[in-house]
Amino acid sequence: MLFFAQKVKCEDSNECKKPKRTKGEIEEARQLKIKKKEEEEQSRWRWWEEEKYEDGVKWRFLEHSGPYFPPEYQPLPDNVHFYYDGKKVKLSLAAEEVALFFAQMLDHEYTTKKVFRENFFKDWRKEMTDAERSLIQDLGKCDFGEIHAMHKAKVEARKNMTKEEKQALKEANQKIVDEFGYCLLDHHRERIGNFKIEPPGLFRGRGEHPKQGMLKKRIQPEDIIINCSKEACIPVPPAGHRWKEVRHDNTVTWLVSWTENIQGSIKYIMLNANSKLKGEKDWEKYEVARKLKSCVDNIRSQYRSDLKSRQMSTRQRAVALYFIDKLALRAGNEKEEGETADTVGCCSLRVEHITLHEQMDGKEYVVEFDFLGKDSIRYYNKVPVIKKVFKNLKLFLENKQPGDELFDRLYTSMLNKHLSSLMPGLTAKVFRTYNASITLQEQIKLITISDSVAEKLLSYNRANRAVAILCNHQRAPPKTFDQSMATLQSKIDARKEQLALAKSGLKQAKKEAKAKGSSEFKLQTLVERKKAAVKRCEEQLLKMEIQATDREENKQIALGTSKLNYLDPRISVAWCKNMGLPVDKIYNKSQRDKFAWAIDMTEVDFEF
DNA sequence: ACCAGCACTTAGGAGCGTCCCG
DNA sequence: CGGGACGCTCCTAAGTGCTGGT
Repeated sequence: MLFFAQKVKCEDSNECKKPKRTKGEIEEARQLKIKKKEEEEQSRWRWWEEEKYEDGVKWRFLEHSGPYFPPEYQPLPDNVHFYYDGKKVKLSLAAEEVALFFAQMLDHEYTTKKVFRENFFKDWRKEMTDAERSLIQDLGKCDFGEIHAMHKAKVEARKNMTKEEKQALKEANQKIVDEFGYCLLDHHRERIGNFKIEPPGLFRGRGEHPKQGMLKKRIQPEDIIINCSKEACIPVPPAGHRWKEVRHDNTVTWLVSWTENIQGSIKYIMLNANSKLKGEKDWEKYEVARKLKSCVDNIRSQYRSDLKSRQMSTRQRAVALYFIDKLALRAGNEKEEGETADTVGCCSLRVEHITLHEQMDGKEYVVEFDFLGKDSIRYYNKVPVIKKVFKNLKLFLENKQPGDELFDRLYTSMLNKHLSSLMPGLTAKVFRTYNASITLQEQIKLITISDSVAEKLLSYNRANRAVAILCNHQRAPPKTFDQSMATLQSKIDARKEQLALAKSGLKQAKKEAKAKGSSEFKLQTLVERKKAAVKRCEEQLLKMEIQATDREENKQIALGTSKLNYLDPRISVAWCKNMGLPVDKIYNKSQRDKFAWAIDMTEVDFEF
């Protein structure tokens, strides 16, 4: 417990820096924060110490305030106009609202794309009156300039709000969170993840999405299904409205749902990641992955021998499993053509996505992958594979066109059915979790306890990064990346100069001390001071150099996704305990909340 | 036995608040 | 104390995988 008390102090550092406070006030504030922390700790639901519910039951009591709706559309002021073909046109309310959606996005690349413009224009015309529709026939003749300018001015004004205005806004938002942001679940107050209904707007798909630009309609209370206990107070719909349905289904975790008009899929309001419902599921996920650890050797030898099967579908399954295991590819469910961007996973790979090289870069049997995966993120990799896999791939490619399926006799459902027969609960995605977590554990085992804190954290981040690379978690390089790297480098250079200066100063002082005899007290302390200065300088330089390395290596890699979804938090918590580091060196507040179960239960000797 | 529908996890980017430096 | 960099939260799209109805 002492271990965590330390951490409380660290978080208060900003309180301590405020200079004008008296010592007493600082102490008071500190105590208050510690007290708040303790209270939070006290009120935290330690669900992981409780017995689990019977299968399928997610809760026994559920009460909430329903969803929070976005504000109604505010018509344009009279001095802001829309022009068609150079002439002022006063639009109907519905058409005007949709025009504003487009005008707001004019600075975005989306609005230059053909598909986006066409989809938008088609849906916009549906919102127009007959008269508007017969007039407005060409998007190119539409002038949204004034509306766009108005929007930009609004954004600017929001930025320039006074402190008081910002404070008032913050308080108003807090009030909304207080009212709608929490629910009561089995006697415990739990935070809701997304309690706000998604506002209307233009659909922004990722990649080359065929539906980009379509109108995402405003959700009405009449579209909403409420889920809560029979005994609970049913949330009140906005005045003059009613819910589509109120149901009492305790086999699901959602509080509110509605059907979205772009894909026709269902959207949900669910609990926050720090809730029991989410936490328990997360814990379970890692337990399944740990179970895989104990039988992965058998499974591997099985799929290796399946590579020789007489059955084509078995051989395809074996190769797919080899990829999923070795490369942490996603399963790759079939997708409806024309409904989404053209992306693939393992089972849906096409001939055009791989190239075989008998020899490449001095290696034998290399498979070159190049395809768009989830979120249209490119997966590019050149991987040496075992001969049997290579020969099989060659066979699968025979007599096929680029657009044909590589694994034409394989579906994720078959694959998962097979996997679950090998181990209960085993599916394709478990391999990602397993390989991610085991990689982290192996890598951070190599970190030496005698390293400095900064070095330990760099090594930890590197291990995290290895996982992110495995899972292909990318990000767009920050817009200011090159510039901020240059700034950091010049700081490093400046520090180097300073260090050289400090060193020569120390030398000088030593010389003088020697000349005048070591008995001279003043000179001795001067030497000591200079020594300390050199040391401090060296430490700061090292820290900056580590930071530079870390940042450079992280340019296009996103660490958050693997940290949040793939790495068993108990591995990291145990490592922190071993290294004598507080967990908040690696987890921020919301991550600590999400992983509270792991932080609480993990012992030093935890093994994934 | 199949598959559409449903429930839930995983994902990157936008935007906002905070911190740090000059 | 103003401005830029950065980290965090919010947002919602895009996956996975199960199931229940036919």
